[in-house]
Amino acid sequence: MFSAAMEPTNHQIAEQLNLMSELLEIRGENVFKVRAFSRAADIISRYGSPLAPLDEKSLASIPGIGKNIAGKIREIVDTGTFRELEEIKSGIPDSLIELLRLEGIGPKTVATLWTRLSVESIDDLEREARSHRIRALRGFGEKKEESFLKAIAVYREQSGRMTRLEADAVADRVRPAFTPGTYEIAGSYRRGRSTIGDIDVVTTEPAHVINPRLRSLADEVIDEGDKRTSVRVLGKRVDVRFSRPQQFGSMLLYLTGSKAFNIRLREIAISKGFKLNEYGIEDRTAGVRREFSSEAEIFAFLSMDPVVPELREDWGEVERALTRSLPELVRQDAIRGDLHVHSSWSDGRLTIEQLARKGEELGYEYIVCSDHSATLGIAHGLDAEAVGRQSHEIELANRSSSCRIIHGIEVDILADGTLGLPSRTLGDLEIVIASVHSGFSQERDIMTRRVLSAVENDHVDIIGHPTGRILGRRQPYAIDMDRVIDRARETGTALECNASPYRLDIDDVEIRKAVGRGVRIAIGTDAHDPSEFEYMRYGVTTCRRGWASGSDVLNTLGVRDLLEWGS
DNA sequence: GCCGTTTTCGGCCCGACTGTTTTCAGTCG
Repeated sequence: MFSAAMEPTNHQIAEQLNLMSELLEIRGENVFKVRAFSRAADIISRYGSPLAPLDEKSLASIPGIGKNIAGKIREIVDTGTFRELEEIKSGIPDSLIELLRLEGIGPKTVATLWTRLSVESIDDLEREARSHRIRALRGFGEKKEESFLKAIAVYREQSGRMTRLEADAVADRVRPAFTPGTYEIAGSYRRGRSTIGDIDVVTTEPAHVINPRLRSLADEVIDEGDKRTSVRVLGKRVDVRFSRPQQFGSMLLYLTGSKAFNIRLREIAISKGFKLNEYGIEDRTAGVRREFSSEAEIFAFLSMDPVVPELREDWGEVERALTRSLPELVRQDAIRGDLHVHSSWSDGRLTIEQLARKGEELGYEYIVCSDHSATLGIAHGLDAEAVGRQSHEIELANRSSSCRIIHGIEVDILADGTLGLPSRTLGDLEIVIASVHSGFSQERDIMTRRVLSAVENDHVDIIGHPTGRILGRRQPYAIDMDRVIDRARETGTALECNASPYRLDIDDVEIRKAVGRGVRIAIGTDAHDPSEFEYMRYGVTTCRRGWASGSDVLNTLGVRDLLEWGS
């Protein structure tokens, strides 16, 4: 939560509206009203600029937000909450919301359990299920009791969304069930999200072939059918949809999502007199169904440009596709170098010489060697004297390498906003990345000013992993990214998209905000080990999700232009 | 609650699977 004196972030506003949606759902309110709140929350959490300063009229002009919700947003900004939310909260225990997180339990079930058995929490539910008091309710039976207990166990064991690496591990476990070339992994995995909830697969092989294979390699079969089968692997859900080859495009489109994108596309279809589903497109009057073996045919049929999976979030891409004005996104093959790697001079594994070889192998024009500075006991950080010695070694390596090692540093932004190396030393370096590695719990305004002083430092070229998040382990620190972005534009400082799958920092939402305001993005793998250079693809995907074009991304510059930019 | 080149009222994406029912409600994606 936030103090009354401080303006709420879009994320905080969205959380309240989302809570409202869930409470209304438990109360059995009109599903469209429920959806309106949930949709508004979704839109707000991805909205490019802060809503807090906007008046009611401007808020209501945002698609998906009407007069009513606009008023509630103003209330949140002014008072920290809104009256209607407080009223409904006072009648429903907080702990009921958590019950909604259990697999197979939705608002109707929660309401029934609560009103009939006074179940208010997961612990209550477990007790009632174990003592077989649930099967006494109409519509509930033995199987439901078992599935509730199972859902509780899964919930307690699960640690939420997967990193890209964990998702790859789950995907690799199920791939052997499918014949190469006959399937595709869809869902948020295909859209390139920085974290993945579950794995979705579309296959053209029939269920009677695939189901036995899935059964043998899965840890658990959740449900099994001719059209869809769900299993659990490594504690994560894997959904498989079976499709005829001539309908593969429709099924892939449907299962890739996002949900919001699918809804938008189906609305477009309706407006043209069609019904769109995972089997094809039907003429609403004639009832004739057209089938599509590829997604491209569907987009063409709807008279829109094809939308790449990374953009499918209902974030304005549908309108742009209809007017054939989608942006040209940055591509992996336009990347000419890695802007953040570590060598054995600090905590990396490769020597300078080996970095150069690695860069040649990857076809890079350059690699920025950016070891840690020697502050705060970070493993083997470099002091001013070591930077000088490292410079000689880099010079030597560059004599015999087609990949130029650029002499950089990842210097600490200290708690007071000063940098971990003297100005003279930083002036000798070709590229300076400044990052926060300590004091994560500083108050928002202090942290923001701390990072701003690095942005304003003449020597600093790039702000490293700007929010400091570690996926699944550490929340982003409190920072006003809007102020950072605005100041970065004024000073020509780039923001990093740290491509490590444990970070992906900054993420799509901030990238779109930054490039929309003319701030360059620097993709760095932060590689400490030769295997980590391939993280570049995660960074490129994240930038594409943030609507970044080639010219928005520093890595597309040639070595000469990059050095000129950095000087 | 939101929205409107048919509409300011009456719509709101669409289908699969389970468990509990005897034809469907609830949940999920």
